[in-house]
Amino acid sequence: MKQNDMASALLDWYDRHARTLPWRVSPADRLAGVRPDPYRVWLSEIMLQQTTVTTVKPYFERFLSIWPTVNDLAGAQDDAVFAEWAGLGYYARARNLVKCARVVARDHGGVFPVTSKALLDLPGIGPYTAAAVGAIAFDEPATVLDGNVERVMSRLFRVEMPLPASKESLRKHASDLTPQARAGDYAQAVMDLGATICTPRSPACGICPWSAPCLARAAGDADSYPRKTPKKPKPVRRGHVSVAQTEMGEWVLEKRPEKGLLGGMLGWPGSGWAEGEPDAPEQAGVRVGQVTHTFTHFHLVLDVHVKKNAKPPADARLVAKHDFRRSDIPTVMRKAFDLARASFDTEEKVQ
DNA sequence: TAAGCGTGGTA
DNA sequence: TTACCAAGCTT
Repeated sequence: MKQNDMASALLDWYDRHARTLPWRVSPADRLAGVRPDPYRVWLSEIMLQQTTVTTVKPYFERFLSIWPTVNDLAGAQDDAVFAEWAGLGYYARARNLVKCARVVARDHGGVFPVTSKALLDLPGIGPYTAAAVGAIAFDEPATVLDGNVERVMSRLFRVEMPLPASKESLRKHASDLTPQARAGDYAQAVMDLGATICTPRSPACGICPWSAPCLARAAGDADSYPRKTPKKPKPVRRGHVSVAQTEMGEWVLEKRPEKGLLGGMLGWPGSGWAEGEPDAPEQAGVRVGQVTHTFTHFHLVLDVHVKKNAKPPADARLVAKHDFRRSDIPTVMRKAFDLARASFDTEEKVQ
């Protein structure tokens, strides 16, 4: 099958099966020549990095309702953005999101650059996101290479070299297939194909528009691609946190350092989480149990302590009971809170 | 180049 | 229960 025919076959499939998504222009509007809003495309692509569509949807809707334009987001308070991002993970994305919005507002007059090359200079925008925004928002025939496309290409061409070493080879295959016309639709189509047909497990080769040219399909071993180099085992780390209230009933939180794990987010004070952390000191309060949480590169076992009438350190962030939202803190901190809250008089609803 | 960086869903 | 996986970027 010729490369052009493959692109056409995929676009035909996309025209029939494209999913409706909040950041996507409807098929009818697309036919009428409506272009997507670059701000929405960018915001969705940042949120979708290593994150599923289902998880992103409510966050995207909420961000858009609070900050409808890039200029609105540029004028937001950092902490407000972090609070809304809480639970979505990879918090460096939230820090770079605000940075990027401010660069666009200040240096580009509130208008996103229109080429993937220029987009690549913005904070938080790497090769994938630059290509995706360039293609989807501006119809630039840029090649998107995400996990989906890597999987599709590795199967189409039955690439034996394992990822990540094979990445540039996969990029070449993807680039050769990328058409000049309908670049935005094609980019979304090839990713949709990976997300819905050419899935990691049990791919639906029988209904795939690229079944005919696919070498792995012919060999019957599509599910064994892409080859991957084995991952290192995750170590177990331990630590403790202290969920404390002041005499006034305020929660004693702290703002974590900007860099590193959960950077910039609110959390409960406690130990570090390196190996060989010391036991919790007396002042941490009464131990009520432990929670577990798995990060990208380690498992965490966290002892949870509670303390009433605590005297907060000078750098604490005191949050009044009625101002505290459980949803404003990262998931591991929510777990600690859920365990600790039973020890407090929290009859009131806490979101 | 490799490590650091979250979370929720799935088999 | 454990391990893998998802529209990656930064240092």
